[in-house]
Amino acid sequence: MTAINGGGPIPAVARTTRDRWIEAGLDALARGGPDAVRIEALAAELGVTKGGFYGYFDGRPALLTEMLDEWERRCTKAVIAQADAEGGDAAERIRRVGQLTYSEDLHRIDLAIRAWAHHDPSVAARLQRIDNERMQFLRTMFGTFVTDPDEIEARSTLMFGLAIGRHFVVADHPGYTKREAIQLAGEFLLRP
Amino acid sequence: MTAINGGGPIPAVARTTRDRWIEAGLDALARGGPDAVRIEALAAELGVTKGGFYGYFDGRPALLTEMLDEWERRCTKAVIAQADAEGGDAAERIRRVGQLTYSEDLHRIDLAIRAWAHHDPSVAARLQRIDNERMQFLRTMFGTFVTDPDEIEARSTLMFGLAIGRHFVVADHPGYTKREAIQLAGEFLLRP
DNA sequence: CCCGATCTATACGGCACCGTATATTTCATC
DNA sequence: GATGAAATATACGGTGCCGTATAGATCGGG
Repeated sequence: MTAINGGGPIPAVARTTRDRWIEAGLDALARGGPDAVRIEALAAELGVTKGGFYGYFDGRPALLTEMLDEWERRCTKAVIAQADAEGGDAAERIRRVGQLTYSEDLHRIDLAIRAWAHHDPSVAARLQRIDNERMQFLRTMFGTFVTDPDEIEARSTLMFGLAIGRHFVVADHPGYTKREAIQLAGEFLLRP
Repeated sequence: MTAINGGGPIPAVARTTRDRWIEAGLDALARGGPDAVRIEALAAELGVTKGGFYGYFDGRPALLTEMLDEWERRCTKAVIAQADAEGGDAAERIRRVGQLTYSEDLHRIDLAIRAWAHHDPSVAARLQRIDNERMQFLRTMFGTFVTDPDEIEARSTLMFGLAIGRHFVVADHPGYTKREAIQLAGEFLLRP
């Protein structure tokens, strides 16, 4: 869609191109799921033909694997960045998890991968690692003002369920905007 | 996978066959998403060729539409059945929403459709109708023991998010089974 | 027992995609 | 500026699927 290459001649040693395939793949994944990741379609989007693809990757499955690698890398980086963000108390840090931990792009990829995981165990295994990290963070944060372990687990589970579920639930909230309703739900979990 | 036709000769007036295509389609949808709904694959699964398909349906999109119709019918029927189930207090009825409102089959279809809705507005519109019904039920139930409207909305949103999100989150719950963790979360929302 | 209606199998052309092979372009270096 | 390595374009065969056309099978009713 967007002409990534500005129209200039492509240098013979275009080492960025490998990453571009992955980037385009993640883009297609976010928009249409794993089945939308088609080599020739990505090539058209990149303004090239698939000729060079097989010099970089050992076929379509290899691209999918490397896409997941890249996604995993970004997620863990995002988790660390957010954990290191030293702003405010636990409640404030939890709020960030649900709202802007992910860039919009990364969020769409995340949702596509969650659906993907339903019929691909290897993807599910990767997702599990990521989710465990996030849940652990939530438990730690809730642990700063909740003592009962059961309640920590309950609140963490609910917060994570809200963060993910809100993207898969399309109900209206009469009298509220969607944002307001999510906010009310989040604050309900954060009250002492 | 399962031989639906027991092996006997198929009567010339096999009026059930139409429903079988839809059923097989929903099955494929549940297992692999909308892209897995392929006419020839369904035919093989049904033990026939695609020859008869185009006598029943006006192409693949028509099948997808009718699959959604059927799903919508089942969902509303399930909602009504569950609303009419006259057992117990509000809390008890809410518990049923999260746990056994859907048969396992219907639940898998539900999840596939939620992912599908992300890149198909018409599917999203249908899903919205279903979700609104469920949310309204939750609001009514929570309204029996919660007075603050904001809190009703918060609890309903969280309960729905939990019901859906739990299928898209694959985190472990150290010290708890997944079932226990979900249960703790649900009960947290149900306490006065 | 034959007949027509109805469902099904087979055959076909077309399309989109995969992966490979080979030619062509582009640039860094000498 | 010629040369060779690297990236890309082009061309090809193969596969899986769609949708259509046509022939064959199966049954109820005359």
